Amino acid sequence: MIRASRHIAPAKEFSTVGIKLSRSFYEQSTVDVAKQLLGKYLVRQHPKGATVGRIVETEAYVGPQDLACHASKGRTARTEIMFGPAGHAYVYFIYGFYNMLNLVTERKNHPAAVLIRAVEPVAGIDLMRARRQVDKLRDLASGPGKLCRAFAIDRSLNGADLCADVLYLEERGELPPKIRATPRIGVDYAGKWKDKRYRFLVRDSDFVSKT
DNA sequence: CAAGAGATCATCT
DNA sequence: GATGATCTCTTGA
Repeated sequence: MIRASRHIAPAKEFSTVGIKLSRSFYEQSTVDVAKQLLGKYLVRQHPKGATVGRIVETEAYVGPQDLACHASKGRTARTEIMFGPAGHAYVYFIYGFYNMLNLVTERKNHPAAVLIRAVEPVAGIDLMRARRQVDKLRDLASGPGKLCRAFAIDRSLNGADLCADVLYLEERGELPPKIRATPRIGVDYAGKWKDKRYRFLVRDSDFVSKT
């Protein structure tokens, strides 16, 4: 668990501010990070205003041996960031349309990351609606491509330090939610790795990408 | 409601 | 030259 949680004040004092997750949080095993991220808050600062979402769905991509992980293809310009130290954003562009947000985990030279797949909108909701051109709260960020659009996350944030002030995660003192694990989405090509239950969801959340 | 196609481009072969 | 850690819209029952 994150060390900062020991210093948490009563919940009512956390209505507007949380504790930024430290680098040591991201240095844990990738599966642990993916699970513990559920119930944490994604914060994106932007000139037009901040957007905040409660994370309800993640996926772990655990290293070069994981055939679903981009790093299994080797160290390239695209995957370089995953080979660096934990606590940085890995943002890539796919299908000609969408950006995907990942958080680099574990130690230097161990390429692994957690994909953020869905968040529950918490703040900056009008901004998200304007960017996404949809109205329903449940549709704003219930998918990895949707949330990147809602939060204005693109490849200019690739490599961003999650311990800085533009893009980061917060603990807001809530109890760990009940978790459900399933195989990851869209990785049928990954051989025996496609069946690993590395997708984690908050049970009972209405804001996940699919059930 | 389920299934399928199309959109569109960075990345790697 | 092919393909992908997606999304939305259209079709048809």
